[in-house]
Amino acid sequence: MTSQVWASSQEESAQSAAQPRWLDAEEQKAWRAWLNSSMLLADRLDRELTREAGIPHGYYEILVQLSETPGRMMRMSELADRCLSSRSRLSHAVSRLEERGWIRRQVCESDGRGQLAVLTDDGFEALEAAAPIHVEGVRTHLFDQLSPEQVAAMRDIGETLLRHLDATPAPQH
Amino acid sequence: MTSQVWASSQEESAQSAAQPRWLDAEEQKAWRAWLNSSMLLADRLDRELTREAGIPHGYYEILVQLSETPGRMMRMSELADRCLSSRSRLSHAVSRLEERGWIRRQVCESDGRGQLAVLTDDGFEALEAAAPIHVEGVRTHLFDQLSPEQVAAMRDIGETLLRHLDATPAPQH
DNA sequence: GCGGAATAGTCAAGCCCTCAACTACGCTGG
DNA sequence: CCAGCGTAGTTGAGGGCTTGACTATTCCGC
Repeated sequence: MTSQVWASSQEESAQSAAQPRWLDAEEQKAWRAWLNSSMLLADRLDRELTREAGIPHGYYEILVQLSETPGRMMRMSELADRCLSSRSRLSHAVSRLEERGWIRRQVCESDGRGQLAVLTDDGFEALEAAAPIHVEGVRTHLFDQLSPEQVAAMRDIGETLLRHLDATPAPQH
Repeated sequence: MTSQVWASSQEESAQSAAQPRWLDAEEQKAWRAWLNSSMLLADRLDRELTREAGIPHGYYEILVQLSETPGRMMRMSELADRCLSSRSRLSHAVSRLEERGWIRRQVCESDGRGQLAVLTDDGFEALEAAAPIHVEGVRTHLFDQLSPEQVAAMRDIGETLLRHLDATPAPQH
């Protein structure tokens, strides 16, 4: 509580760059609770999945998206969007999954620039093996901890934030 | 919605490894809204801070923790815990902040094994410059979007999850 | 149909993080 | 008082991610 940089002029309520709209103590607690819990939960789930199934959560996400698609294939760009991933990152990740034999690339017939990522049978089996581990983690660390009201609020908050973030242009990806 | 791996035996409610407790459609939506919103928000704040202040959010976190401490210094381990960071990661990060002249290391007198990370005046100035940018991002992308009730619920959910995660032993860090 | 702009995807360099040693110091029991 | 163990922190190797440049293809206007 000593020498906080925002302890200067707390009584302001001006706009943006002029006078920062500092967070009060309650807001800080809310923000930290949200940030820390989301970081720790994501980290925990990723570690458990990596340890017990040998699949990092990011890779798991890719497999899930492909498995839910007709033909179990998808354009690289769309896959990147759905996985909240940059194209470069997805390209690297798919290369590594290709080495594991879980995905193969296929040129897109309707667009010569495009590539399709296709989930292989081996990839589907790997996903089937990993899914119970992941879902158990989400149950244990999330749904088992929250009341139905909290779950509803969590969804509501998440969707509210997503609407804003989707509508606001990020510098780039 | 095609060929989902968890479409097999939905009617079970047995325990853990035996029969997975799959998520129903509502739970999936809640989970994805929470996961995606927290990932996107963290990413957005990190990018804005990096772009406009030249400080990644992880480094900012370190500076904040030190600035709030009497003497603006802290043991490496405690700093790592507060930043939700591994010791190795913090050690690397402090080395890089040392190169920027924002932190210096100092041996701990009461424990010859220990090191203190000390925030320099330059580091404090860098934090002062970055803080308004960060707080404006948190306002814009979080608090401006949510009602007071949503903020209260967010904090409640976050604290509930943190209690569980802190109480549950993670394999290791 | 042709030239320029936009789009799809990949690649390389550099940074950051993780994992697993490793050093150094402190603590405790015999 | 020292052997062994636990703790604090660092380091290096290896791999993932980001940025920005690059190639290939398609779209669009004239």
